[in-house]
Amino acid sequence: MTTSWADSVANSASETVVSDKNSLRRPTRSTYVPPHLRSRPASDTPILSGPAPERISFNGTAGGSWSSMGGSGSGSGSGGTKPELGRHNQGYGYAGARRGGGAGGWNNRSGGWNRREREVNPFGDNDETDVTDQAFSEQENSGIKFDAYEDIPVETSGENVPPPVNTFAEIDLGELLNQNIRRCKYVKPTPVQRHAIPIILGGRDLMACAQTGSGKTAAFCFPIISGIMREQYVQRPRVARMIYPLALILSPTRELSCQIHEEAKKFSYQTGVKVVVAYGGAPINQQLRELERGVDILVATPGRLVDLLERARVSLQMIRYLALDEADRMLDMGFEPQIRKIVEQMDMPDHGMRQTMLFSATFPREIQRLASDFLSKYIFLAVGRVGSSTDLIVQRVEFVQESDKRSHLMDLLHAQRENGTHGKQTLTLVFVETKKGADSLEHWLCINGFPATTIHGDRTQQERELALRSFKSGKTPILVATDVAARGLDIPHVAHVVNFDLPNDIDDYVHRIGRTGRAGKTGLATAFFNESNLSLARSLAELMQEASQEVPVWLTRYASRASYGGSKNRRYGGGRFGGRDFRREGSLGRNLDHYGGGGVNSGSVYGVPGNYGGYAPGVASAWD
DNA sequence: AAAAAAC
Repeated sequence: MTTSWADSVANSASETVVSDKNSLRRPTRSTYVPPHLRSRPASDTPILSGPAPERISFNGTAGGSWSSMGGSGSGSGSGGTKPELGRHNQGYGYAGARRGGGAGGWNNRSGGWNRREREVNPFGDNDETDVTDQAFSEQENSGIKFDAYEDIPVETSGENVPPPVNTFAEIDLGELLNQNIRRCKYVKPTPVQRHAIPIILGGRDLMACAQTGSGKTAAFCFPIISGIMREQYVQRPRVARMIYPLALILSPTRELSCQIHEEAKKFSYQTGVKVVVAYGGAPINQQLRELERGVDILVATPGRLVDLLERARVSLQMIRYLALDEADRMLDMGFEPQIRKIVEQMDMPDHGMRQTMLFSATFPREIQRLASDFLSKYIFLAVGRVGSSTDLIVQRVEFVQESDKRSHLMDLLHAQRENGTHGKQTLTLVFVETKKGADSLEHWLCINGFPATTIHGDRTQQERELALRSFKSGKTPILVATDVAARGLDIPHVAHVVNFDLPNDIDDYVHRIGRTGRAGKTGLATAFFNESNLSLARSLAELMQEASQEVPVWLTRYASRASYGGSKNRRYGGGRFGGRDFRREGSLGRNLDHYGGGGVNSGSVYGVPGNYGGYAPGVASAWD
């Protein structure tokens, strides 16, 4: 089947009806005009000020394809009738010109760019020929078979889940976005994209469990960008020096926010949708200037956003889309208050009136429960890994006493240096527990002839970014990191992840080793285990077993003995998925308020009864 | 106990 743009409009329209009831109850929010109200007289919607003929013109083409809209010109002549619109037409410059100036109504968002500003080409090419429609459809057609994806386990739950799509063409995100997808060399959607994009385009809230590197960022960016392009005549309030983004993407680290921003800029290139990033450790005035030039999608870390909100420079009143990346981290004890403040205590529209999307590779049940506060009739989606990235990562655990760790690491690095024949640097990412430990290990490596750098929260932002660049470039092929680098960061060519100090939480381990084995490449993950990691023994052994890794006998023994953290950390008892919907565990009717229930995935297979006390019998017996 | 996130 195909999902046309018209279909998705129909879908989202039926959703909007619901949220619109709310908006009528809340006149303060009338500044946003839902699509089906846009042709009504301006008196109903005082702040709406777009010229009516253009709205009619848009409605007239609503059933058509994006490309026909862009190409037809349709004589809507959006310039001129209103000074505001004229200014923006000018502001969009090249983008507007490329659309033949005919895309009436595409370019009148008040978040437009300043005059004369030219969008930097994030692809670093000016060659338009390699993104022809023909090349795209050839790729699409030749890629119809997705056998490689057939085996990937997918679980969805919730009401009326929109069916997945197989191609980007089917999704029909719009020609401008399609061009960028081609420029990114994406041939076909990844599994999380196949499922998540129709769900988000259908206007639904989403909790998605998918490995980083599986295309999560695009999965939420595409529909957000597409949705904003589709939102005609969103007239934002005019309050002096107040900034009104339409979408908010939050992430737990500055570097991750930067990375999302970079990606989102590619996806939105020449669409007229403006993406801006705001994070701490960098001059706020510069970020404010950038914001003042107009923003549709704001990517931010929580602290800096709270700052901007408290200064009353940013308002969340117009937020239509809220995405939390690494959502389980965003809702853990350290972040939850800030997130609640942003989402519940400022001026953001309630859930149900905005669309909320939560993404993470891991989703502990207790976090799912917290997260459900932010969601409305959401769909839960769990997607296995692309090419099962655990297959691409060889995991090793070695028993290393604290005092031997350095020399053991040295041995590994020496061996690696000798084996690493290719001119290409093999990058090694070493995780430690503390910032102090990171500094001291880096220093020790350097004086022992291994060029290393470090990234952690005690370093200045400048130092952090320099360290990351230096590592990526191979100048310092060893990066010693705290958990700041554990999540989301896409660093190509990391061949080896060393857990010099193991984390206490198995989820953190999963995120850390996920820094290697990316983009179809193989990777190695080595962990140094000793008596201080006993609480991780069971979950680690299970995870490795699950990933068909060789589990050392001594670890198996520790695992079977360990009563430590036997429930909290135990969630990989044979589950094929990255997670499962906690709502479906309600029938177990027990322990919902405690860790004692066995963790998110301990149920592993639907319908397995007797999942209590953290010991899924079928699996635990293997260790007993 | 540590890490991250604002000035």
